[in-house]
Amino acid sequence: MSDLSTRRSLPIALLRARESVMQDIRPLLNNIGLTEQKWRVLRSLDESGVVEQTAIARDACLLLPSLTRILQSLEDDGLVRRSRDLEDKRRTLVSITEDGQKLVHDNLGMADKLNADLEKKLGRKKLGQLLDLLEALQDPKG
Amino acid sequence: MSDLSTRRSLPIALLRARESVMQDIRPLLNNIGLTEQKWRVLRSLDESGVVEQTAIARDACLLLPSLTRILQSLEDDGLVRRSRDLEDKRRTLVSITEDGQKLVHDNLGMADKLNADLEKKLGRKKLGQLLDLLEALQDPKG
DNA sequence: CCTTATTACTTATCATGTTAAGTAAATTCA
DNA sequence: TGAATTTACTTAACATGATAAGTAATAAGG
Repeated sequence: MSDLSTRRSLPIALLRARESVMQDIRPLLNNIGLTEQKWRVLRSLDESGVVEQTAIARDACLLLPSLTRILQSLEDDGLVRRSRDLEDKRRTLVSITEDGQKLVHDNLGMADKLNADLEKKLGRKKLGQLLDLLEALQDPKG
Repeated sequence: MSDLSTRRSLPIALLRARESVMQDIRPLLNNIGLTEQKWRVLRSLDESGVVEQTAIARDACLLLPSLTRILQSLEDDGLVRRSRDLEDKRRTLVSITEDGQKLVHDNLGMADKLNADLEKKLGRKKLGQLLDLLEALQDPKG
């Protein structure tokens, strides 16, 4: 059980909650040679198509320096492709390769199952409430 | 606004929520020369007294390898003290120094204010709900 | 007792987080 | 139009996260 003093601190509560959820997920991802972050990037690309890095960073909740390294690694593994945007040469456009797509699609079922387990554990209603509250936390200004 | 596909994913929602909360806190801690993790360790020690490292890790939500490095650094800065437990020589007992206590106490007000701001922003009731749901997530078994 | 776990760390290695600084391209504006 | 900003990254440096392996000390079993 957690110490009383930290149990009601939101930053730590969020950390513990995330830690608890990720404990089940990480080993599964490691089995397919991906980190949690790489998986988020690939899923985002699989859904978004061709996008610039800033958009990926926002979507996958990563800082740009981390994303730079991750994309280099994914590119080395042949899972993503990068090219300069000709309309705006500051931008790099990124897309997922067929290998990347296959990797994502082969494992989406696992992700769905984990989500279903979660819903079963906490209850559909509570899970929805939780997601709503988490979203409310991020609303601009407070 | 976040991509629709990731908005309802709990792991990412937790990440975003935490990110949003920490954005206000990190710069303040950096001003007093502490990382978020070091602050958690010092607060824990300030409240717990003399404790072994495993207990600190649990309380501050850190892995032992990280804690090892952090305590070395805090010890170098004279903020904590370590000694071998004579009853069980595997254990290291850690306590906060007077300098460490002063640093914590001088900044507890800041922490309280941030918490009050949060309560004001989200509402006391919703904040309580959120903390309850986060705790429920970690309950053993699901 | 003595061997075999188990516990409480530490060390090592690699990936990511975080901040700051750097770079090139586009935009703003006097 | 040309200097000053801003944007979209990249690089660097250091701290932490995560997994695996190593070490010393205690506990368990036979």
